[in-house]
Amino acid sequence: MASELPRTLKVLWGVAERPARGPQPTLSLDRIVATAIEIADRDGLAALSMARLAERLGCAPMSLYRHVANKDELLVFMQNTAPGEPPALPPGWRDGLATWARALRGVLYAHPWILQATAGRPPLEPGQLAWLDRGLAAFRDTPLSHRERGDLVLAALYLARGEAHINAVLLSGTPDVTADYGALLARFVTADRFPALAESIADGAFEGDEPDNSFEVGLARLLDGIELLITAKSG
Amino acid sequence: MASELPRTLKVLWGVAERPARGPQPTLSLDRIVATAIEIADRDGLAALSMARLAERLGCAPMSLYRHVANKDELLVFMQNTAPGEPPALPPGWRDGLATWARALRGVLYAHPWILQATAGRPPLEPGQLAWLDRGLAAFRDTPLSHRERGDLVLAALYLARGEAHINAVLLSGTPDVTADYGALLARFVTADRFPALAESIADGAFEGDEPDNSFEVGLARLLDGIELLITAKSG
DNA sequence: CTTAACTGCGTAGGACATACGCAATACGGG
DNA sequence: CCCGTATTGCGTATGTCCTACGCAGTTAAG
Repeated sequence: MASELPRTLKVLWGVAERPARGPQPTLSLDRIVATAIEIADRDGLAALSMARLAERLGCAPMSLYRHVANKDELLVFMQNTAPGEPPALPPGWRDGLATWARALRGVLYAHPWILQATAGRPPLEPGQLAWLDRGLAAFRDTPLSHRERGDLVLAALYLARGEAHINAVLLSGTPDVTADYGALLARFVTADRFPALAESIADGAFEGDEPDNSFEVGLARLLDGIELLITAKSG
Repeated sequence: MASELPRTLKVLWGVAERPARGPQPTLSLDRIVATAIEIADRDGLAALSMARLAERLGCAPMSLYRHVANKDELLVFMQNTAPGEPPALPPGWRDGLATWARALRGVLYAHPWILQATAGRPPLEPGQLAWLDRGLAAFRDTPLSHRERGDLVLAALYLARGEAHINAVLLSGTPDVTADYGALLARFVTADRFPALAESIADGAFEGDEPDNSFEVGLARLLDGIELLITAKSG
C-alpha cells in the first residue's frame, strides 16, 4: 500500500527510507530546494533552470537528478517549503481569518513564483496542509459546519492569491508600461466603447498607487458576509 | 506619441496600419490566434508550441513570426480573444455581479490555460477591458464610489479565478491521484499534527464531488457584505 | 517596367530537460 | 580484513523548444 504512493509524496512525508550505503552525499535535498527558492525569488521562475541551479550549487546539472525525480517534483518541494509555518492566530474568528489571509498574501508577495507553479493536483504537501489547517482553526468557536469552514477558508485564499497575482506581476513588470498605466487606459478607453470604465477613469479611480486596496476591501466585505451567516446561525 | 506604443498594443487596438503591398497573405493573425486557442483548450498550454501550431495551420514554423512578434505576444493575443464578449447583465447590482462572476468563471473553465499565462502587466487588452467595464456596470445604480466599485469587481474576479484555478487543475489532473484524494488526506492528516483539518476530514467535509462550492459560498458571502455596505451608504 | 515593400520559409544556433551508463565511494556480511 | 553491493556524482548525448537572420518569390505603386 505504501509502495503504491508516488515517490514525491513519500519524500514529502518522510516515508522514504534512508539506507546508508555508498558515498557520503555532498548534496542534500534541503540545500537544493533552498537554493532553487532563492533563485526563483530573486530572478523569477523563468530563470530557474536545472543548469543554473547546479551552477549555484557548485555541482553538475545531472547530479540534481539523484535527489529530485524531475523539475516538476522540484517545484512541488519548493511549494512545500517556501510558505514556512503558518502564523499564530489571535482569538476570534474574524481577526483570525484576517490574520491568516494577510499572512498568506505576504508569503505570495515574497514568493510570487508560487502563483505560476501550477500544482496539477489538489494540495497534499504537508506545508500546504499546515496552512489549510491553520485557516480552518480560525473558525474553531463558530457554529459553522465543517464544509462551510472549508469553503470560506478557500474563499479567503482566493482573494489573497488573486490580488497577489495581479500585484506581484505589477511589481516585476516593465516599469515604463506600468508607470503610466492610467495614461494608457485613458487613451484607449472611450465612453462609447467602455462606458462604465470610462466613468471610473474620469473619476480618478485608477490613479494613485494603492492597487492592493482590492484585497483589503474584498476581505472586509467577505468577513462582513461571514459575520451575517454566523450571527444567523448563532441566534 | 503613437509610435512609442509597444507593437503588441498597436495591433490589439487596431492602430497598426495595413499598407497593402506585397503578396496576398495566406495566413492571418485571426486564424493563428484561433488555432492556438484551440490547441491550448484541447491539449493544455504546454502542448502549444510554435512548431505544433504551424503544423496545424499547414505552414512552416517561421511563417508565424510574420504575424506575431514572439510567443509571449501570441499569448497576449490569445488572452484578448478567448474571453469573448462579456454577458448581458440582469437588472440589480447583486444579480448583475453574480452573473458576471459566473460567466467569468465559465470562461476560465473553458480556457484553463488563461490562468497559467501570466500577464506580466496590468490589463490593457480590449477583450479584458470589456469584461472589466461590464463588471463595473453592475454597480451603475449604487451609491458606491468608483474606487469601491473597482475593488469589489476585482474581489469577485479573484474568487472566480481562484476557484477555477484549483478546479480546472483538478479536472485535467491525473485521475488516480485525484480520485481518492480524501483517502490520501485521511492517511496523512493526523489529529496531533493538523487538528482542525483532521476534524473537518472526520466530519466528511472533503468527501463528495462538489469542490466548486467554495465559489458559490464565497460569492454569496461577498455579496452579503457588499449589500451591507450599500444599505449603509443608502440609508 | 522598375522599384520597393511585404510574405513565406529554410537554416542554424542556443537554451533546456533529461535518459543512460560509468566510475568512484563506503557500508555490511563473511 | 575483504568483497559484493548499493549509492552518489556526473559526462555524454538526444530531442524539443524559441527564434535571429537572410533569401527568394510576389504584388502594388510610380
